[in-house]
Amino acid sequence: MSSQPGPPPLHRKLEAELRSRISTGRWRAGTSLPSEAALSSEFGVSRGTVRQALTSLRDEGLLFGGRGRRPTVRSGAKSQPLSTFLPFAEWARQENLNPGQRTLEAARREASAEACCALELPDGAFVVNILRLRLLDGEAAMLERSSFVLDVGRYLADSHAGTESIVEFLGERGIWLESAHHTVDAIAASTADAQLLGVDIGAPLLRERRTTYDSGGRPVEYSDDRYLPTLTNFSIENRVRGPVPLTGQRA
Amino acid sequence: MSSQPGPPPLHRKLEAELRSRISTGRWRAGTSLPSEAALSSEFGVSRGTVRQALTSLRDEGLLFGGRGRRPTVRSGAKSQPLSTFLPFAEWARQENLNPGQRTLEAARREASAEACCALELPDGAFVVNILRLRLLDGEAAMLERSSFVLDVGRYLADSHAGTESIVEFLGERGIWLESAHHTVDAIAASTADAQLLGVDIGAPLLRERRTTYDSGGRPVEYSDDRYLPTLTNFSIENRVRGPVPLTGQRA
DNA sequence: GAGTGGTCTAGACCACGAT
DNA sequence: TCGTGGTCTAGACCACTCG
Repeated sequence: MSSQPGPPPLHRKLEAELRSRISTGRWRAGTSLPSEAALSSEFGVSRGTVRQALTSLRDEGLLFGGRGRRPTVRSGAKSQPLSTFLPFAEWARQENLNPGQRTLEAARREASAEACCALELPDGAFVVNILRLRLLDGEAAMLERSSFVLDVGRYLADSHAGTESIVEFLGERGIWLESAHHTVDAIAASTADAQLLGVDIGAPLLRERRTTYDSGGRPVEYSDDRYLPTLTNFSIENRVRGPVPLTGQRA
Repeated sequence: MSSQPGPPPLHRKLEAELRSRISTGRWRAGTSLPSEAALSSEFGVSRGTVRQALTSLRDEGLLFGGRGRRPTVRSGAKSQPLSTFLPFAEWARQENLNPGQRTLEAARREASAEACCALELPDGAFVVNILRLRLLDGEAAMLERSSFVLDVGRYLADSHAGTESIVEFLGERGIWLESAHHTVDAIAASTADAQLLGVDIGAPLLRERRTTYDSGGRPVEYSDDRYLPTLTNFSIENRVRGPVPLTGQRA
């Protein structure tokens, strides 16, 4: 049986503390942070731990600066973490919007070809399909078509109705979702999409197709989510990395 | 004057070696890698260095597995890196497509309100606007509307015409682009979009708005890129991280 | 219980930016 | 020249998985 994840490690708590100093405005945009050595001694942790925390903040785009330069708060940094690809309800709350939902369908069905492929199931295997309309401040914002493998879906087929966060709901039952792969594109609203989201047929929708994996690396959910692009978008950071030639590696 | 980035560090070369063992099929999907300790001794580096390399591969979704489990090659792992948000031409080549382009306009203009905001310029400031149609195997695939701050744009206003990679072109002139922030949504094709991309007005397009920063953290480019969603999409990995309560941090 | 990865420490050297 | 962050090492302890 899986157990609860333990208490947050040191570097995660430090990360949270630093993040809050930025979001509360104690460290404003353009401010240089104390050096890594100074943070080490202030918090009584090693420099390695400080660097783990700073790396996360850099990945989120809150900080920039490199060798020889102190880490600096990016101007235009979001005061809310707004980290990429949070679950819908969490994301909504961080944006100060009120998440809501209506479950339109929850049933055991034959998996679609796409779902079979993503979930590594044989053709014609059964899954639990859940169709949910997600709301922001009471307005339709996203249509979520999820397929769960049976041994996970069986928890959802009935009693999930009122549940806001499926991730938490499953966590309480010993299933820990760990990672996800997302593919993002745009698609014209189908007849059904249009009716449920309240837009014209053919209107542009932002589509996210997602495969979620449990802690054992097994795919457990495949989902096709269609967002109204006027209400929602995705935010991503990256850093440019030069290519590494594969020259005579390993003698 | 900025100098060239030095030779790749050890952990990057190790990362490249491991990646190639996966992409060449030497380590197939489902295979468990040697333990971190074994990799340490095989390559004669410390465990910390091995972990730096493995972290990158995990972030790309090539590996999974955690405490107590050996790192394992994800099934369905792309043999090509297909890392998120590469420059267009590099991305195309990794997909075995032939990138092309036509520069439709390059001129010094007053910046749009959006560009001013992203580039942190005063209202009415001037920028160099470049409009490029990007092709895949000769077919229109993306429309790129970039605005560069003047001291970068001046390199581009004339002689860039044949340049495939603006990043490399600027690097040769001492300007190193370091990081970028992306916002992704969907939008209906405007009249101009439709004509240039060869689709109907109102057709759904995948839009990426990008702000690119140089190594000093200064925004140097703002771009609005519109992709044909049939030819292109974005691929993103993430890992679920529990929230960290901010309880009495720091005495 | 043995093996493994996650975390954390302490220290070192170097490349780079600022002065 | 000096301070800084990037890299790398060596070693330790613990939580977790697996047989």
